[in-house]
Amino acid sequence: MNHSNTKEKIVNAALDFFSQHGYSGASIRQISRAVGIRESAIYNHYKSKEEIFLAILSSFKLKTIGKEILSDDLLDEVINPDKFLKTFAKRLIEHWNKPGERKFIRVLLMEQFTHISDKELSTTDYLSELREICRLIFSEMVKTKIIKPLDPGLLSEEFTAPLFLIRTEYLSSDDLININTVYERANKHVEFFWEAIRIK
Amino acid sequence: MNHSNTKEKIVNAALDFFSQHGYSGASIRQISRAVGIRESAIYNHYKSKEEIFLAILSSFKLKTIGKEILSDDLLDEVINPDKFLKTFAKRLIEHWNKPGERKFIRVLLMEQFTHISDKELSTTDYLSELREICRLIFSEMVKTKIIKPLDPGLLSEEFTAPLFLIRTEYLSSDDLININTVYERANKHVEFFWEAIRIK
DNA sequence: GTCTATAAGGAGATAGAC
DNA sequence: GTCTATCTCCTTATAGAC
Repeated sequence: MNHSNTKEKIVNAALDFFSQHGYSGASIRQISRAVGIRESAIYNHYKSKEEIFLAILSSFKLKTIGKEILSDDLLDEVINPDKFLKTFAKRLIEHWNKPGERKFIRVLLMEQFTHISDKELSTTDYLSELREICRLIFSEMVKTKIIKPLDPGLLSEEFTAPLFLIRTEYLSSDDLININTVYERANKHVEFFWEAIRIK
Repeated sequence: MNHSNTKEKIVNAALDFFSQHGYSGASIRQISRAVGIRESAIYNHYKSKEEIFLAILSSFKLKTIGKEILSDDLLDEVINPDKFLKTFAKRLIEHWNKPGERKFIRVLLMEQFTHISDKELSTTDYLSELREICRLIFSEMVKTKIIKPLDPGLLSEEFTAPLFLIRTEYLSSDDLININTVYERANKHVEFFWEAIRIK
């Protein structure tokens, strides 16, 4: 039995290096050094560099954004869409700002074109669950006539797209000062968006 | 005198490989093979791999998007904002869809976090000129009271952000079939946006 | 499960002939 | 301006001792 969890340390270190230098820019050497073992010891846990990458991918695929940011108390507030959307956007930014998520988005943006082991790694996939949730929410809002009768799919795009661009744009700098700028821009977007869809 | 333009061939091939495999995933070996010369011959034109990368960067930095998509006849149509915005968005998508531009955006997304030679390579920089142009346009529209009195900076963000996300999302597949989807999504966005800012 | 040792090849880059 | 030959270092990965 191993209680030091080397396997977990490896994927953590790998995510660090992949997100900083890209998949091919990161080496087993660096990763093993960060973990505190020799290169060869890595292969006791993963049979190749590619397998480490795939392990990271599947660990993030298991995470579901819905349960994380859509609590029951928030859903109760759909009748108050203005406040609801602001809170929803805030939680989304918070979610995307978690260190692991930041690193993963960086890897996603970097490796979406490189086809490592023919595995799909697309922004569309990454955003699909969020988009589906938003579609359902806006669909409900249209039904209850608290917003204009617009296509929920379009509304979902218009709501999420600027938020995602804001997030990715401030992803390069590691300083946490910028996070306030992110929240400000997100808030202004939600205000604009709400004015665009509300029934006056 | 060399009339076969090897230097140009090198940056072209390099852009191909960089955009497909990333900077560190592409090798001088591959590039030289694509050009049709030996590795060592590369160094007759560029003193390092990094220098090739910087040559690509500066060639794209010289390009100005304004002159390319903002013709005089289009500017005359600002009094007809609905049509103007649609044409503007269409030209923007066309511009971003040119093979060289597609490749460059891919490199931009891939290498924005890797700090090759400490050179800044950010989405913000890439979009800054476009955003400035949009700010001026919307500022003018607000002044002439054909749209609501909203912050031109915010309008610029709201107009361009979804367009850029649409573009980057369909950047992985090389098939030209998707370009119609891009145009459709862009058009729907412009319609939504126009309804949000027009004075009824 | 980690170590040392080592394989086998690819990387970027240089020297010098033509 | 391109070639062959070569250097040095780094890469992923394996074999086998402990």
